[in-house]
Amino acid sequence: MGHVHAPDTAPDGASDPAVCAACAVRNSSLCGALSSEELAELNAISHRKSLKPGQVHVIEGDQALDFANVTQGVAKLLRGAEDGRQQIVGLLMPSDFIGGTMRTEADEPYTIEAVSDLELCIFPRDGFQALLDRYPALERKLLERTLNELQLARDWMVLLGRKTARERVATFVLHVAGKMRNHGCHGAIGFDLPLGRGDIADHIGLTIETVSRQITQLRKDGIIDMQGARHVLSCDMDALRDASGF
Amino acid sequence: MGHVHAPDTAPDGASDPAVCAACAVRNSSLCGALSSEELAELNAISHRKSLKPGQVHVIEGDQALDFANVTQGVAKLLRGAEDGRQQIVGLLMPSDFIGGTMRTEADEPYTIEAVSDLELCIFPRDGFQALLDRYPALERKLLERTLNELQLARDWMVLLGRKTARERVATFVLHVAGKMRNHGCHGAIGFDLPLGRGDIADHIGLTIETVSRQITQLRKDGIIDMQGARHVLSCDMDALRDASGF
DNA sequence: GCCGGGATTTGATCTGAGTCAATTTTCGAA
DNA sequence: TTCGAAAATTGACTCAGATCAAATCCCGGC
Repeated sequence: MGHVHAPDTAPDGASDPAVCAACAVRNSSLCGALSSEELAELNAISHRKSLKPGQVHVIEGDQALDFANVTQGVAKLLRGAEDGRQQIVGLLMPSDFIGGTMRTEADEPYTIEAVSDLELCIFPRDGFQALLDRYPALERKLLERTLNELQLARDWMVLLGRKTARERVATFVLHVAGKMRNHGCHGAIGFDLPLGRGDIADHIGLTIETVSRQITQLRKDGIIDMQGARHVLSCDMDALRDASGF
Repeated sequence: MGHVHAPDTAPDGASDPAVCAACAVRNSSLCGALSSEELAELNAISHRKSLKPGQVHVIEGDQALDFANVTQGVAKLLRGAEDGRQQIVGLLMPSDFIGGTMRTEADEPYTIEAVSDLELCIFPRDGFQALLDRYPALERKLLERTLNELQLARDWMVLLGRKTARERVATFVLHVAGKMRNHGCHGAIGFDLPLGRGDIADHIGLTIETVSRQITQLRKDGIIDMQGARHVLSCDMDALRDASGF
C-alpha cells in the first residue's frame, strides 16, 4: 500500500495533472468519469485540504465545502444533536464523494468530522456545477453515486428501524468488511474497524455498552476473531450475514 | 381541487400532449423540466397504470417498473422483511418520482404498495435513459430530486436512530402537514393522515400500540386536534416542532 | 519498560417501548 | 340506519437495551 509508480495514462494519450496522477482515487472516485483534459480542468479549480482527527467541517449554505472527494482517511458525516444525541448518517472513505445540497435551501447543517488524518480534494460549488453542465459523463456518474447513497441510506433505515442490537452490530461489521474489501476477509487477512465503540454506537443507533456487549458475543460465538478492540483478524462471512438479519 | 381547465401552454407556444395537459403534476413533477416538444417525446414512451389499495409492485432488475411518476394517490416504498418486520423507507405522493436503481445490481427488491387508489405514469427504463442523455435539464432535475430524497432519508435516519416515541410521532405529523401543505395547517383547516396506525408504525420504527398511545398523548396535550382516527383538524405547529425533538 | 488516561469491557439495575389481550371505535356496505 | 369487520385504543405485564457504576485494558509518550 502506498507504492504508486507508473501514473495512469488516459485513453487519449494525454496525461493526467501531476497531483491527479499521484492520487490514490484517480479512477475509483468521481474523477474516473473524466479524461485527462477534463481532469485538468477540474483540477484547475480544486484545492486540497487536510484535517486532523476530531477536526470538523460544517456543510451549509455557502462558502463551506460543498463538493469534495475524500482522497485519504476516514470521516463521519453527522446530523443533528444540540444535546448529546448525534447520529452518524454516513461513513466516508477514500474515493467517496461529499456534497450535494445543490440549490436546496440547506436548512440544517451536516457536519464532517475527521476520524483519522483526512485528505480532501475540494471543488468550489460554482465551478463544479459549471463543469457538471459541460460534462454529462460527470453528471451521470454523480447521479449514479447519489442513487447508490440513497439506497444505502434506505438500507440503514431498515437497520435503525427494525433490527435488533446483535443484527445491527453484525450488519455494521459486514458493511465495513465490504468497504475495506481486503480481498475478501476470508482466512486471517483482517482489517481494522474504522470507528471506536462510541462512533459505532452513533452509527447504528445504540449505546457504547450495548455495542461492546454484542461484539463480545459475536466473538464468543466464533463469528468474528479479533485482536485488541479494533483489529478484526477474520470473520465468518456466512455466519455474519446470517446474524445480520435480512 | 380537481378543476383543471386551461391546459398550460409552454413558453415556446406549442402545446402539451393531451394526457399531460390534463395531468395534475405536469409542472410539479420531473416533467416540469421539459418543454412541450420534449414532453411529447417522453409521453410517447410512457404508459399509465392504476393500482388499488394494497396492490404492490416490486422494483428490481428488469422488466419491473423502474422509473415512474406518481400522478395520483399515496403509496409506500417498502424494504426488507420476510418475517413480519417491514420498514417503510419512503412515502410517495403525487408528483413524487419512483426509481433509480439505475445500473446498480439491485440485490434486494424494493416494493411499492398502494395505500389509496394510485395512478402511475411509467417510463420504460431504456427509453427513459436515452432521454436523460438527450435532455440535460431532465437529468439535472432528477439529480436534484435524488439529492433531496437522500437528505430526507438521512433525516429519517436521525429519527429512527435517536428519537423517542413521542418525538417520532410528532415528527411524522409535522412531515405530513408539510407534504399536505393545505395552506399551512393553521386554524381549523386540517388534513388527513395518509397512513393508518400500522403503516405509521412501520414508517417511524414503532409498534401500532405505541403510535396510538403517543397520538392520544399529543391530543391530550392539546398539540393536535383530531376528528376520528385519520383527520387532523388543527395542530399547533410550534408545539409540534418542539415535541419533535431536533 | 513504565505510566497515565482514555477506551473498552463487565456488572447491576432501570425503563421506554414491545407484547399480549381485551374492549371500543370507526366506517363502509347493505 | 344498522351491522359487522377491521382499525384503533387501552390496560397489564415483559423485556431488550439504556443507564449508572466499577474494573480493566490498551496504547502512546516519556
